[in-house]
Amino acid sequence: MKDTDENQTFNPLALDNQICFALYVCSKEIIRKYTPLLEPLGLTYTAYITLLCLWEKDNVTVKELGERLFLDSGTLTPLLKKMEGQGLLTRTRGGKDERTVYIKLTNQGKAMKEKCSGIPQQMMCQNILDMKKAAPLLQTLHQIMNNMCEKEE
Amino acid sequence: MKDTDENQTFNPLALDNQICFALYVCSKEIIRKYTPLLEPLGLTYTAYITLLCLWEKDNVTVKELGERLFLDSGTLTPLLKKMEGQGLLTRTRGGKDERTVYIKLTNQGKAMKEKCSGIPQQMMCQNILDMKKAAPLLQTLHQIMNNMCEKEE
DNA sequence: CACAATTAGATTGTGTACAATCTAAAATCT
DNA sequence: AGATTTTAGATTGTACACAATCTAATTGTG
Repeated sequence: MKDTDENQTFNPLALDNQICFALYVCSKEIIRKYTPLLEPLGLTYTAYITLLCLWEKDNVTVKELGERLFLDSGTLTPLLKKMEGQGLLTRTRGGKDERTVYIKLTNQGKAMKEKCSGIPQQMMCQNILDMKKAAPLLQTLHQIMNNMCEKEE
Repeated sequence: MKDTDENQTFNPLALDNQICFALYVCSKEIIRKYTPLLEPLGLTYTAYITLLCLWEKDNVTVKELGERLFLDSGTLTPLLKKMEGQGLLTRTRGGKDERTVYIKLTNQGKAMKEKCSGIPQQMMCQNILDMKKAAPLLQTLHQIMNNMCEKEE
């Protein structure tokens, strides 16, 4: 008997077997679905997750924000400057340590929370994923995030 | 009895509950892990997935490539031009239809497959995800990709 | 056949991302 | 205290992504 069937096991270079590519596509495409919901509010996706972060904990340093959002100063600095210009937050050099910059939501930035409150619901309606799979997916992704941080340095 | 516990069910605006954010972070961070493996070969991650795609099916149009990679001409045109400059592929205007451009691997582009053959293995070694979860994750992500295409237009 | 609509790819403009580098301000060392 | 190292953000340069627009070719329609 030939082992043709057994040879056809798993091709590690097949596009359909690439977890990273699948993550990359899903991420991009879901962000694209957010865009029309965020645009009327003058927000980009990056600005949106920054606000999510600040609504949970305000008055944080750029460093803290970067750790939580997995973004570095090269991305955050221009973003935060733009959001400051939009009146969503303030950037102030810290008291004790003159190097740190504290990010604080303005009233307008806080008020944006109500304007965004419908967005998760609107995204759910798009039936991107059946609900049963959401929790295990989230759990697996958080596990990946944790595994990756540990070996960061 | 107060219902404080029950109120604390699910906050849809919590960063840790955002599937999209988790996908976005995992995607970015895993791509970052690919970078040091690809850089010695002169490849970026986008070039790498383009090659994965072409190794499976060569001599395709930019449109076909874009559909499979979920990328549009605005991203592909400069990428393919650069890869052409590297001698990995050729871009030729099609015979019947003068609008289409066919992408064909050069021998060097084909030979790159061997040089990349160790990459999946090297990525696995980083213990980004325990093996048991890989298959269900991939399956869920492909389901998301399918759900998204259906409603594309 | 002429004209409108569609299509493939290229171009332009905006917005990320991140590595690498820079600057100034701590923190650490001797 | 003075020198070295580290750290927080900012800056620079490169590489995506994608919406919107453009051009040229093809298709569809009357």
